[in-house]
Amino acid sequence: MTGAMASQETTDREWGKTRSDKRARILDAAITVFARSGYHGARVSDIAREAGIAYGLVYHYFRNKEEILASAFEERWGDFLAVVDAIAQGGQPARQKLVSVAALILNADRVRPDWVKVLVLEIQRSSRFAAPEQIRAVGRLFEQVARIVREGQEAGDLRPDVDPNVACFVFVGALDLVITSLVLGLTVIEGGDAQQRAYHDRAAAAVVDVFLRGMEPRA
Amino acid sequence: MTGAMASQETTDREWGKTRSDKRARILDAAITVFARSGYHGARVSDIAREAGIAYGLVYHYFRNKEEILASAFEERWGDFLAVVDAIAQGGQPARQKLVSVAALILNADRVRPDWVKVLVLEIQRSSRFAAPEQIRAVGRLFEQVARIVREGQEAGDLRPDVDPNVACFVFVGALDLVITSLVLGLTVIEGGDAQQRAYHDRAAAAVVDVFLRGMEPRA
Amino acid sequence: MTGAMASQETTDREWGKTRSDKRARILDAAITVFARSGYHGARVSDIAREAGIAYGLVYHYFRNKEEILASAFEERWGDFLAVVDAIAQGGQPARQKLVSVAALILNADRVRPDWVKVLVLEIQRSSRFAAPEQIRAVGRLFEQVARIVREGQEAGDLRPDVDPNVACFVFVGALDLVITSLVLGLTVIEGGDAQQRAYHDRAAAAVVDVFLRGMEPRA
Amino acid sequence: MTGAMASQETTDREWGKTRSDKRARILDAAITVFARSGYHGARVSDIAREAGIAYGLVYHYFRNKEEILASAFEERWGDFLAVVDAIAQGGQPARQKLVSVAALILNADRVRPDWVKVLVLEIQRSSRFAAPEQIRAVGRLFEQVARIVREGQEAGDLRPDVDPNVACFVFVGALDLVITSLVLGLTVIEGGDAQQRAYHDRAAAAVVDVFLRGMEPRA
DNA sequence: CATGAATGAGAATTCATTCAT
DNA sequence: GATGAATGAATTCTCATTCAT
Repeated sequence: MTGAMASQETTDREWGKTRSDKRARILDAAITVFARSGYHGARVSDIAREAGIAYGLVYHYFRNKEEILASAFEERWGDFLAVVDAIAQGGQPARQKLVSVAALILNADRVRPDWVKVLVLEIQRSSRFAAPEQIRAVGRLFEQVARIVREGQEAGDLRPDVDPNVACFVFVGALDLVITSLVLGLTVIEGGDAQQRAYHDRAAAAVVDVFLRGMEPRA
Repeated sequence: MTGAMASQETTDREWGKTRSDKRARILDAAITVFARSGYHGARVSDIAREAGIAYGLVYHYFRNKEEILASAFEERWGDFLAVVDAIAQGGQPARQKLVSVAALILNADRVRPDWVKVLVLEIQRSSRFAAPEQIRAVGRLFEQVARIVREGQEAGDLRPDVDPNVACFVFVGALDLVITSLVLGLTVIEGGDAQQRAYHDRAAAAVVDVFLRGMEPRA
Repeated sequence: MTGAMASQETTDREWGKTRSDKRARILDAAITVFARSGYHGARVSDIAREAGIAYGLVYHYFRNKEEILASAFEERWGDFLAVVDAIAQGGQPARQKLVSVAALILNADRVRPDWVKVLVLEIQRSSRFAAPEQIRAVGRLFEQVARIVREGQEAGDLRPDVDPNVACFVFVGALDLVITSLVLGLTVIEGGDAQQRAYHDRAAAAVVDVFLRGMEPRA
Repeated sequence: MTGAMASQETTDREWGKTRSDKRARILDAAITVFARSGYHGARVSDIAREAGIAYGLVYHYFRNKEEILASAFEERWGDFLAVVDAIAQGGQPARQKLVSVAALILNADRVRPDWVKVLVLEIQRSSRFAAPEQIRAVGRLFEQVARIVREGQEAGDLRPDVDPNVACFVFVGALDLVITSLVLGLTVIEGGDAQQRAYHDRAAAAVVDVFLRGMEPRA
């Protein structure tokens, strides 16, 4: 989600637009349009217009509409996963890692709501027909979180009697639904960016807190 | 999800098909087809063929394709919500209510995976364009769960320092992702029905347990 | 080319248009348009307009454009072959059979130039990509003519020292080129229908004559 | 078909590719691709790739796709016609000339099946829309053959009572169909090059023989 | 000359919805 | 109620041709 978006074959001449530049513009435009209209509601012509390029050029860079979504997913999700990987491999205690992941996910929604919308809502749609790679890519997120859990269990920071995968689903599912409720407008945050940030931070903290300490009062 | 499927105007004459019978067949067929191909991928003709009726007859019972999905959602989801309502209004302690809700959701997936698939995956899709009633309907589930949480807090069974809505998102989100991982095939359960039931029961128990007692080891 | 065009599933109700009626109209329109513009130059919308029906109805009866051509070929060519079969199986001497075949082919061009144009010019086009059935269908014409030759040889009416297949190619090829030269406008016949008919008859007679007696003067 | 391929403005500098060299490569590539995919099925990019040159360069040498076909036709057909001209103007008897023409045509198919395929099948296609020059060019072949016939008639070698044009159609049509049956795979010759050559030679001889002496047994 | 990115008109095909029987 | 033929707007994808570098 952060991280340099690796440009595939940029020659990076100083005078201007390169191959991958247009490609990236198409991808950005596509995410915007997908987020606005949904995958099936998005017309290729919309994407072209949003990108400010000619219609047919889209097909110069992508075989078809499906490949646009797949590429967008692959690259953005790749960036996102890289950050999760970095967090998972860090030396911090499990609790801190989980806070970081939660903050990453929830903040991503604040900074790039389009991307999150598409990653969260649109991918499932196509993935059931198409690429199992995409499903596997989603699976990689779970693996990283499950790994954080497992290492936390081994370090004695987390209960060892819960399947790491189930724990992972609880954690990610909780975050996912918090986001979805925001995306779908079930939760409405009034106020400006500051208020939104505050809500996200509080939500992240609360999710981690419930996940770690549970809802039952401690003696 | 359980409960009688409310037939609107069944006359139940002994000699054969009645209005609501055909209507129900269309709805069942639609869910099957939506689950198989997704809402946009499903053709009205597919639904008609699956229901074993003539093409145009669908339009006697439903104004359009969207209404088919809406009706399927409304009726099936209504059945489901009725059960959740009953659980929420019962006199049991919060923990027991949550176990019941978790078991209800996870078992629904085992008994009627098609329905769950559609409810979980397809509704989000169309809901952003179409009926806000559907969103509100989903919201009613959250309300019930939040109510269970709130009453648990008032009864001293649950920590009072967590927003019931956030707690609700954590709980439902966790269940949702467990289901989704099953639906998407991220989690594969080998063995027969008994094994599946066992997995679901364990998962339900684990989700509730993590939700209530947290992942941090207690002293 | 003559003969009743077998209507596939006509129910023949007295009040009007039946399924196969529309189908036949599309086929007729297609042949007209193909003859005018060529297969690739013909738009499906042209065919629909020529047939006086809605655009999409074409796709009710035919899977795609290619299938229209294939069907047109199959049915018209089938009619044509039936007549050739009848000639070949008749009890006349080979010479008479060949005159009949030549007259059939050349007259077909006079009566239904569109059909001949399409059969002669357009089929080769697609046949190289698509249906080997079409190639085999053309082959059946050759088989019938070769059979006439073979039986003529066995009856002592024709020289036995020439491969019947080669003889068949000479005969059909000769007729084909006469037609093609008419279709392409290399040969222009002035005057009305009577003149055209006269030319065709003379050409048919001449082709058979050359085929049978050769160009070398007889002692 | 044999003969030097007339290069328009060859400079033949020793250091490498010249204008006409690239041009010729495009033409060769085009024929290969036309033969493989048909005129309409051939993309300009296919031709460029086959020729091993850049996409847009094709448009330096040819105004458009049609002109590529026209040029290929013109130049290759021109070479072919030159040979036919030479044969027609020779001092041999008609029979010998016809044998030469038949051998020329059939052997061309053996040596350069691509060229023949395109000349035979593709030209008709475009000729009805495009250049009447091409039709006239095809007409020139007929003229030469008709001339051979006419001079044979005048010399007393051939029957005078047959229209030279009809005789010409019989002869060329026969050859054309022998070729077409080879091109379409209706006639399959097993064995290697030697067998093919033998078949062609026999076929050429047989066609001429039938054309000259007819199929009826002589007393 | 050479390159290949950019353009956009054009065509096939799909499919929800209507309607005559 | 039941049927499925008929409609046509909407959209994706193709590909010849142009043009900036």
